[in-house]
Amino acid sequence: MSLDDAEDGRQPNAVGPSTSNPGSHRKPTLKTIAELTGLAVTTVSRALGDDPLIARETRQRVQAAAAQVGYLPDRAAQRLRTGRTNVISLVLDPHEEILGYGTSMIRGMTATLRGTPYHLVITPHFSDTPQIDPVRHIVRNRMADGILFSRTEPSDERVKFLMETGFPFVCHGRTELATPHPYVDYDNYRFTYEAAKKLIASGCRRLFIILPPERFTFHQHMRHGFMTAVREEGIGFEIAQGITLDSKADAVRDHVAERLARADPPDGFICGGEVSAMAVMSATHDLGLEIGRDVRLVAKQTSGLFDQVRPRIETIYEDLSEAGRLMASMLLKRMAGAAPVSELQAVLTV
Amino acid sequence: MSLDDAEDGRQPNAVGPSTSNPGSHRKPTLKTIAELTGLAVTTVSRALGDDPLIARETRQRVQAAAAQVGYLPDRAAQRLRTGRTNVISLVLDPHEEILGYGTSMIRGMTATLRGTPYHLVITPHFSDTPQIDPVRHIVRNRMADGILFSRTEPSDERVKFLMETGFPFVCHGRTELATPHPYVDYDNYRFTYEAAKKLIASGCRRLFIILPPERFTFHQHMRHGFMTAVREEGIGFEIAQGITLDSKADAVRDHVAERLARADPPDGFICGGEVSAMAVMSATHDLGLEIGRDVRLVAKQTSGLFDQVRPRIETIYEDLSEAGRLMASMLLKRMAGAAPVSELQAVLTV
DNA sequence: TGCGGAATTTGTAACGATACATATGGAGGT
DNA sequence: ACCTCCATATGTATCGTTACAAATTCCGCA
Repeated sequence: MSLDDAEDGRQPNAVGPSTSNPGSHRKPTLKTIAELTGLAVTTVSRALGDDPLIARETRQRVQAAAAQVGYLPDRAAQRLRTGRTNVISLVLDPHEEILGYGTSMIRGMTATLRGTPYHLVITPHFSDTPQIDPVRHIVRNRMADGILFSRTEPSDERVKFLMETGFPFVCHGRTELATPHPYVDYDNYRFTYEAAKKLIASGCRRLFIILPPERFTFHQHMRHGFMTAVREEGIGFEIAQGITLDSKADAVRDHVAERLARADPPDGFICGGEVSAMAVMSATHDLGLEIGRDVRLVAKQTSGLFDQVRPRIETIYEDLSEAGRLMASMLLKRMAGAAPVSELQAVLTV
Repeated sequence: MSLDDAEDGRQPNAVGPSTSNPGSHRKPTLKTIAELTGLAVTTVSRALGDDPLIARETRQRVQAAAAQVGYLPDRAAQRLRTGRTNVISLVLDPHEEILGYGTSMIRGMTATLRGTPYHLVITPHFSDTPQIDPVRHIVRNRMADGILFSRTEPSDERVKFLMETGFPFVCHGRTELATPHPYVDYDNYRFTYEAAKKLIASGCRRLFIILPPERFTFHQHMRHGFMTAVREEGIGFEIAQGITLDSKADAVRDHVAERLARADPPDGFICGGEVSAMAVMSATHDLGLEIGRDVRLVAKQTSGLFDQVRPRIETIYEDLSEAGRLMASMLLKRMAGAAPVSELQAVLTV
C-alpha cells in the first residue's frame, strides 16, 4: 500500500461528521446548508451568527440543519475574510518549560480559554534568535489575534512593537516603559525580601543570591528586595557574578562549590529557580556540607519538585497556573475592546 | 488613550516591512507587486514560485520587487486556496512536559523544520478529555498538514483515525495494529532489561519496578524487558500495583515507603521516569535508608536533572531531542508523498 | 386601491492566492 | 506571405466566508 494519496494538495476531505449524514462525503459548507434549507448563503451565515434581523424561526431551522450535517466554519475562509484567527499565541522560551514552568501556566490559560472561540497555540522560541522575531512573525502574518509572552525586559522590544501596532497582548512581567500596558507579574521583590528575612531569622550571617540575567526586569525586583532586607538587617551579602538563573546547572554548581571552598563562605542561599536550587544543593553536598545546619537555602518553587527533594528545603511558591488564568482573561478583555489598562495589570504576591 | 482600535475586525495592518519602503502603508500583496512591475497577478504568483515557464529574467525582477516591499504571502489565503497550512501540530500532554520532556523533543523538531516552510505549533491536551479530540479537531478544521504525538497505545484511536483519513502523522511509540505506520520509539524493553541487569550485577536480590499506565504500549515493553531479565537471573521481583509513572509524586512516595516498611523489602528499583525516581529517593531517605548501600535505583533520564541530584544514582539516557528530530524528518518525508513506511519506522536504543 | 415602511431575505463583491485555460508575439519552415 | 509552434504572459474562476447594498414580502392605513 502506498503512503501517497495527496497528489496535488486539494483533497476532498473525506472526514465528514463523525457519524451522522452518510450522504454527501464532502465537508459541509454554508452552501450545503443553503441548499438543504432553500435559503441564500448569506442568510445562513447570519442565521448561524444569531443575527436578530433574521427571523427567530429561520435561525433555529438553520442551526438545526447545521448541527445535523455537522457543519463547522472553515477557519481559513473566516480568517481571510475577517482578519481574525481565533488563535492566541503563547511565545515560550524553552528555558521556561523546564521543570514545568510552562505546564502550569499553560494549564491556567487553556482553562480560561475553554468555552471561548479561542485556541491556545504555543510558539516555541529559542534564545539564539532575537526575542522579537516570533512576535513580529505572528503580527506580520496575523497568525493570532493576541499574544502572551514572558521574560519581560525593562525596555522590552516586543512590548514597544506591540503597542505601536496596537496588537493585543499581555506579558508576564513588567517593563519600565512610560505608556502603561497589560501585564501579570509575580512579586519578586517580596519573594527575595521574605527569603532573606527567613534566612536571617534562622541565623544566617552571610547571604548569597543568584539572580536572573540582568536584562530581565525581575532581575531588578529580586535584587531590590534582597538588598532591602540585607540592609535592614545589616548583614553580609554576595550577589553571584558570572552565573544567573539561566546558567547551566553544572556551571552554577561549580561556581557555588568554588565559592564555598574560599574564605568567609556564605551560609544562606536564595535561588529564584528550581534548576539553580538543585545545583546549589549538589554543590553543598559534594563539599560535605549539610543543608539546614552548615548552610540554608530558600528557593522559589513553581512545580512539586521540592516536595520530593531531600533534605527538605524552604520554598516560596509562585502560582503560575493562576498567572496563566489571569493573563488569558486579561487578553480576552483586551481583545474585546474596552477595559481600561489599569484593570489589566496585576502583581500576584507570595 | 483608549485600548480600542479594532472596531470591526479588519484593520489596515499598519505593520509593513520593518524598515524599507515608507510609501504604501498597506500590507503588500501580489497585487502590489503586480502594479509595481507592470505584470499580471498570475505572473507574479508564478514568478515567485520560480515556475520555469516564466522567463528567468522576469522571475528575478519579480523576486527582487517582492523582497524590496517585504512581501510575505498571506497564509490564510494560501490555505483557503490550496488546503495547505504549512503547520505541523504537536499534540502534547502536559504530563510529558514535566522535567523537560517536551522541551528537548520540541528542540529537535524545530531544528529539523528550520529552513522548511513548516511551523511547529503545540496543541496542549489535558487528560480529562479523550486523546482523540484534539486530533479530530486538527484534521476536521485542517489546522495542520501533519500531526506528531506520543503516549501511543497498542490499539491507538488516533493512529486508526489518521490512517483511515490518510492524514500524515508520526507518533512516538508503537502500536499493535496490523497496518504499518510511521513511528519513532525508544527501546524501552532494552531499558528495563539493562536496568535490571545492572541492579542484579551490583548485588540486588529483589527488584521493584514502577511501570507506565497499562494502556500505553510501552508498558508492555518495559514489563517484558524487566521480566526477561529477572527470569534469566532467577531473582525476586515486584511490579508496583496501584501506582504508575503518571501517578502523583506523593502517591508514589507513600506507596514505596509503605512497601519498604513491610517484610522482604525490595533492594533495587527501576523507574521509567524522573518524577517517580525522585519519589523513590524521598521515600528511601525518609525511612533512613541509604541509596547505593541499602537500596539501589536505576532511572530513565531525559533531562539533566539527575546530574544535580544527590546521592547520585544510576541513569539510562533517552535522547528525546534525537527522537524529535527523527519524527519531524519522517513527517516531512511522509507529507512529501513517497517513502515506503518501512523507512519511516525507528526504534532508538540505549 | 395604493403607498410608506418595517421585517425579512437576497445578491454582489470582496479578502489574497492559485489552477487552468487562453491569449500574445515572434522565430522558423514551406 | 502564410501558417505552425514554442516561449511567455494574461484572464477567469474559485476556495468559504462576511460586509454592504439592494430587493422582496407583507402589513396597516389613508
